[in-house]
Amino acid sequence: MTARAAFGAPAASPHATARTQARNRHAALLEAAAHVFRRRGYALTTMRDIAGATGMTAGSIYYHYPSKGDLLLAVYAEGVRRVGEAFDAAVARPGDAWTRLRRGVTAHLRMMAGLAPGDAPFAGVFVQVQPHDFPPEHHDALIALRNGYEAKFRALIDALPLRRGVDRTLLRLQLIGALNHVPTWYRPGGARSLEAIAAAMVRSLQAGVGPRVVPPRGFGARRG
Amino acid sequence: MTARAAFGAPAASPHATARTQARNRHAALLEAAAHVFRRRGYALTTMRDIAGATGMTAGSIYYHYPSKGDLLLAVYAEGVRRVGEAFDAAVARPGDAWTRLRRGVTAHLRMMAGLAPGDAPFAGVFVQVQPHDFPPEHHDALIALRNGYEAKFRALIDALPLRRGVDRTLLRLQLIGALNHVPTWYRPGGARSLEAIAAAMVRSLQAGVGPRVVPPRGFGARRG
Amino acid sequence: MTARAAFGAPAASPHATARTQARNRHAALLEAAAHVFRRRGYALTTMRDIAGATGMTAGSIYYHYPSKGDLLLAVYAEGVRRVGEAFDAAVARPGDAWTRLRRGVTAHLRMMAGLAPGDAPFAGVFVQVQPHDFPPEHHDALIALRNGYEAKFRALIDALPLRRGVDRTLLRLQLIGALNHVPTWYRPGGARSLEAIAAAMVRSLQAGVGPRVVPPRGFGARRG
Amino acid sequence: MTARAAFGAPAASPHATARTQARNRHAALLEAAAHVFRRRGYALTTMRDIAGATGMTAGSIYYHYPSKGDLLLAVYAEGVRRVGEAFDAAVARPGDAWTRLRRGVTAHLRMMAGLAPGDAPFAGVFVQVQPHDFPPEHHDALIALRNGYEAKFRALIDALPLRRGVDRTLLRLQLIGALNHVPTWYRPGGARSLEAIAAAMVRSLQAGVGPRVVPPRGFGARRG
DNA sequence: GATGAATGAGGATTCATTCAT
DNA sequence: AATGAATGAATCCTCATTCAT
Repeated sequence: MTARAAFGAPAASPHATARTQARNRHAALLEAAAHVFRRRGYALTTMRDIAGATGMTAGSIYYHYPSKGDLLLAVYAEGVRRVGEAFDAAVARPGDAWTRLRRGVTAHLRMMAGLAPGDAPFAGVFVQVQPHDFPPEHHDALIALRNGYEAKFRALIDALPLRRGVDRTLLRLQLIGALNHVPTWYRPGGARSLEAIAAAMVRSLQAGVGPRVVPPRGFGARRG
Repeated sequence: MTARAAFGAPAASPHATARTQARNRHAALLEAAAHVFRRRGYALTTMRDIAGATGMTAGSIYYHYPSKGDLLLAVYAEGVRRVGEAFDAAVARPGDAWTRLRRGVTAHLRMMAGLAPGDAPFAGVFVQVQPHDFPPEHHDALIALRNGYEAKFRALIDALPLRRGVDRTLLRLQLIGALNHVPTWYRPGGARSLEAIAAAMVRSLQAGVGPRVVPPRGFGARRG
Repeated sequence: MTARAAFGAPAASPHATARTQARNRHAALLEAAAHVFRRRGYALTTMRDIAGATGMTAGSIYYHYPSKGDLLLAVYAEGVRRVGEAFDAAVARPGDAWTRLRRGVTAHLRMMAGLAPGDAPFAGVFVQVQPHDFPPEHHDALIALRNGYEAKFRALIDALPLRRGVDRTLLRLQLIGALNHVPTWYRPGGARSLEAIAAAMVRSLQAGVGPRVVPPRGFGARRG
Repeated sequence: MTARAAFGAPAASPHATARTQARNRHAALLEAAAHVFRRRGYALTTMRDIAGATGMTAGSIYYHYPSKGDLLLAVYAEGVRRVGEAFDAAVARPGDAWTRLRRGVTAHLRMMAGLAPGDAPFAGVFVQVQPHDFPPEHHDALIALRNGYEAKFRALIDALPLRRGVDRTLLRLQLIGALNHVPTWYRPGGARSLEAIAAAMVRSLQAGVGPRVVPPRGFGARRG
């Protein structure tokens, strides 16, 4: 009746036919918002920017979302949902833990870069927008969403066979940091493909990049 | 009409007697700005916030800096200068390349966290503020500063003995991403010290965290 | 295109079968509007508030009334109609003029307070909403309605036996002012009933509240 | 430094001379606000209206008052202060209680009407603006101010010699209601002067307007 | 009769910035 | 060097109103 749920999918529409157009409007709004937020960040994006990108007027957005913050939250949530889905799909196929991690990281990076076909840069927003650009009343929601996604990484990392004494939490944070940084410097069509980046990063964590340590002759494992 | 010191050193003060005090005022302003930008980011910080933190009026800031963007730029530059200095000092002492990298990373993290004694969080700003929160006319200056600092990392990483075929640029970006992420989750007094974090991160890159590879039985060389 | 009943009775419904229901809808809308206007005043009431209170959508109201101003006008008119009716009934029974005034005032106050059984606070709106909260194009209509009601007071007051030289118009305005103020401070269930208030007010006008003047024995009139 | 106290007089100015102009600006703003609020009421008055009436821009008002509500509150408070002062002065001169009441009422009405020489209609606002037109967060402040003023009436009415059993509170409310209504119908230059209105109202309360009561026993009837 | 969606004209408010003193 | 006052453009948001369905 008034504004829509700020979160997740729009309310189910009574008449599927008459609604297609309406639903598209809503989807179009969300996509436009994703694009603009992704490019300009939260603070520098105005409601008119978004409205203009949708072919709406600024006031109309408020029919769908009660505030700019809620709109970003919806975009963010959609981003989380989509990356999560892509991540799950990538990881689902059988394989050893390191392989699955590499696949997950690849999927993650592709979503960040908006390379999935027909995809608006929802995931990009999810990575680009830092909580502290943000209206405080949404902080918790944001962090909850982010944590929900990061839990997928945790699960994967927990499954990794690791050397004794390795701090898995730190490993996760280190990996996520490196991944979040990628959109900063990655240029599509550049020297490295996302697959290559993913593979190299995972490999470097798995086996290191230092010169192969020659086991000092003899036998038996030793720890680093 | 008014002195403009958009960058780097403050303008020379007209009267020699007042110079010391002036410089102090100026320094106080810069520090206050660092604190506020660090906490709230660029967009959410108002000139009045900064002025209030210095005991000045918003209008007064404009005697020292021609705009908000220039003020942040000065803070950022000061951040870069200080981290750079700390980094250089840490790296200067003799040691093998991996050790020096670990020391550099440690110094970097300590500056980020504002742990250097008596330090305003200049370095924190340098990491917290993303270029795209920022007025476009300063983008290049910002990026130049950042690149200047990152060159120190490059130098160190170029000195690293690495396995054949490792992409040093990617390695650097991976490391910097991981480091920039630390302020997001690091809590002073928590389980991990910054030194431990630095050591673990560098070690993981050097030797990996995967289980020790069993040399394939037999002897002799193995592939890169 | 749409039926317009700006004033007074609702538009005749097209289909006879639906008429009853239509009239109910319409009445419900008017009552809801009365409630909301009464509580929040004209300016602070939104069409959505009213719609929400009826279970309608804001847009739907426009089928019944062409504008917010017209809706209030209808509520106001209904208020006038109802108070007028109650007033007339109260005053119709035989009695001397002061008694009839007291009855009229009592009826007026009960309507204001919405104490008539099953009554929406139409009359409350009539007193609460001041013309100058109001779109200018309705001013005259509003004032005409108000004057129509106040004429009933005038008639009653004209019938009052009064001391020579008393300004009847001023008396009426004084009484109406006092009455309009009652909703401001009256609390149902408080120390004074509306009947008591009415009686006390009328009595104070009739005989004054000053100490009884003892006519100084002897002869000759004297003034209060 | 930021915005002024929302209430009462502006902060004392350090330099009396340099400030005269500034103080005048502030006073001019307050007066302009009084005029506009008085004419249009709270809701229909825009900040631009007020700014325009002062020769300021809308934004500038916020240097002096943090919000529209606070501005009205200041006007209201000034109104209360001024009426209170005038009332006190009128009542201070010696005289019997009814005489003093009449003088107080006269003063009150003159302030309402803005007849005091050189006076902006602060008092008019105080009477015209009803609490429920108003942002809820200021309700209590408003009511406290109003009560503060009404206490002066209470004191005067408590001093009145009254017939046994008269409800003094009700009497006060009745009188205040009648007085508040005056600005609604009073036209300067009309048939009744404010003094005459005041005198008639007080006299009617003191001695009533009904025909002189015939003292039961004894003789010597007198006319109605 | 009713609704969902959209509009667009404002409205209050914020804030970097200017400038006379 | 600093400040108080003011500016004005821009921003988020509100809300009466419209209209196709």
